[in-house]
Amino acid sequence: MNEALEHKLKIRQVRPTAMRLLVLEALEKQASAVSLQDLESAFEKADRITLYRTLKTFQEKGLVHRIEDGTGATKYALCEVGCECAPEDLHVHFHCNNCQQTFCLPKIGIPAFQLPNNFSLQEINLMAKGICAACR
Amino acid sequence: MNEALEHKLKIRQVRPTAMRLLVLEALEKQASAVSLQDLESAFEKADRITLYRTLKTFQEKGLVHRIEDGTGATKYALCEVGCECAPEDLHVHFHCNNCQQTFCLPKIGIPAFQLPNNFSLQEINLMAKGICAACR
DNA sequence: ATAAGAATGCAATACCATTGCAGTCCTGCT
DNA sequence: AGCAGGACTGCAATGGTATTGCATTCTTAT
Repeated sequence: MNEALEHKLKIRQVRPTAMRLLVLEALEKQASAVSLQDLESAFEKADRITLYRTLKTFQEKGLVHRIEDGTGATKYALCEVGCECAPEDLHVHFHCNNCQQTFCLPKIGIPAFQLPNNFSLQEINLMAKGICAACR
Repeated sequence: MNEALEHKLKIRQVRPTAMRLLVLEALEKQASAVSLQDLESAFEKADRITLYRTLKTFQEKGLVHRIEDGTGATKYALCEVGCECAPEDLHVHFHCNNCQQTFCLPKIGIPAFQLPNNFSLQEINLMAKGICAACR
């Protein structure tokens, strides 16, 4: 049905099933990162496990990245075009302690810093927490 | 038994019980952050719940801070003297993807960055992941 | 010495992530 | 079009961590 969505899946070797298109569409509509529970309540008819595996597939194929915001539940957000989930691609995430939403802040790169000798960097994750603009 | 440890607890309004002194001593000996499981295997005789509540108390009183390193299990590490767990006090944590240990890197402050308008900051957490010096 | 409150230990619960398996759907090939 | 193989989906079940309830024990202040 939606050519653009199908294309996004195909170029990443993900077969565009109805379920996946729906999930992808839902992710694109969201300003904030979604948890498995969020998806589950958005699609009452779909199975929790299927949604879980859909997100896992998306993650493995580089469509979304996982965010651990410390609430206990993992959240997922769409990767930017060209995102390889390498340190230099990553950005800051902001978790609102009031509404519990987690946002990607792609315009803010993570500032560089120096690791101790012989430590090698593979991933990096900067979680900021506080109150978002909508909750003030 | 150990005056210095007792003092550390008392000045933070934590009653220095035997259990707490043992846990505090164990934390001081550790170079890396400890999980509940780590403590549990270090003190086979102690109850998991008691250790959990001990850590929770320590956290509430500002003795330790929690670290979510993305492994699913929360880890805890001693706060520095004067640490209020406010953004400017926090430092980088490093998680080794090989040995699964999580280290505090207190000498590296988190570089400042700009949040969007009307976002207010309360906490901040920078998790770096890779391979530590001992595992290379 | 005693009463109040704190700390401990056992049991039970809740929640999230993950896997196994069987049925269904899709795709490519003949 | 028919068929075989693989991918996807849904249900059930499992594992692990965090958390709470409650009764008992310990500590402290009067």
